[in-house]
Amino acid sequence: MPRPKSQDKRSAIIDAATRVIVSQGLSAPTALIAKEAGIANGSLFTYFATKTELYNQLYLELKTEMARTAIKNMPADGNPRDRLFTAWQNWTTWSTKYPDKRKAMGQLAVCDEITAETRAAGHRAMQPIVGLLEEIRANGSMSKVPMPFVGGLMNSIAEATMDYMAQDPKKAKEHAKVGFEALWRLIS
Amino acid sequence: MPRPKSQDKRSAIIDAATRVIVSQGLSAPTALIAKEAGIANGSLFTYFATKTELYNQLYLELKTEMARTAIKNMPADGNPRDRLFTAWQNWTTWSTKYPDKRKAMGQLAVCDEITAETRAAGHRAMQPIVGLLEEIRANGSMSKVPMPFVGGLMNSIAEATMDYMAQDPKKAKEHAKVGFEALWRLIS
DNA sequence: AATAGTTGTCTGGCTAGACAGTCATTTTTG
DNA sequence: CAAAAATGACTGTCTAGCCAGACAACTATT
Repeated sequence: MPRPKSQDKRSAIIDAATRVIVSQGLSAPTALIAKEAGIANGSLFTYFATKTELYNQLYLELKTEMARTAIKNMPADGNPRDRLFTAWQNWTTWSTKYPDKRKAMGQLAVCDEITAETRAAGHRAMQPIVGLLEEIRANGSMSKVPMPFVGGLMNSIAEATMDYMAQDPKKAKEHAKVGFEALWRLIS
Repeated sequence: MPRPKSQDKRSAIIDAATRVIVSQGLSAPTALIAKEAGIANGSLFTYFATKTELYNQLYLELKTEMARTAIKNMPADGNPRDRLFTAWQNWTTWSTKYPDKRKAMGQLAVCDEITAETRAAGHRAMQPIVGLLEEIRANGSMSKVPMPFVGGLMNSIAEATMDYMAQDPKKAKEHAKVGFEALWRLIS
């Protein structure tokens, strides 16, 4: 048996890429990512065949982590508003706790190297939240509006809220609340 | 007297860049933009010193055109809701009429070559709409929320609405209405 | 326990291709 | 013909990905 491929190094590359993307943008050289990860530039390609694949996997990993965090510790019972609020808090808290991850994800989301499949998988990760949203929408003023549209609106409000939270971190919690009330007024 | 620098060619480059960015992304070679504009690649640099400068000017031009279009034919009188709705319609209609311009602008907005100055100028172009929004917000449930935050929310809702309109153009007008009602519920 | 064999990982110098911007020259215009 | 615009071949630079060799981990054989 050969030396096993180190899982640690994979994570190191993923983390390094996140940091480097934030500071240098998506056009950052792979050599820099490798250096930041503490490996030789050639080694990067034993973990990810191409730069594009690295970016796709990174995007999906970030999105999945975000979605998982959002629905963590969410009780199955309780009224929908409280449940959505819990998710909202988890979501926005994550974004202030890991601003780099959010920034990198934002860059990647826009980049055209991210395939449709990756995007679809990312969307799937968000499914639990969308399901919750659907439940709430059914009795509200948006009951007739197509679900993807409502989902897009929620996402965009979350995005705007997190942007503002990042800009004025001291009042982050307060801004999160405002964003949630705005969302609630929209869908209920 | 020398030959005057052709304004037509400048526009041709701007238009070409818009199209090329949409189809090839921001990393498209300048040579391709020049070819698409019907000029030699070297000539591009008599109009724009660098690629970055081209992108900055393009971004600002698009943003300004969008903002100008939004407030076109808007009567100074009339109730605020109607006035905002007019702007909203102008805005969203422009985005469906010139999808490429919107797409290119979206790419540029995220790109880190766009300077803070350019962004500030773009923001200034949106001032009339923000002013209208401020007036409305003052008597609504967001009267205590910082104006930049409210502005960001409006923008993000517009973005989500235009995205959905672009995806389902047949019902574009309907979707625009839904988006506006959502916005109105938010700020009033 | 020592050795050899096997297999896949890791390395970093290297290269082929791409691309922004230059510049000597040509063309256009007043 | 003067002065500026337009041209396109060219160049210096940068970088994704390659590859040949070094190395680590483990097994089989003695």
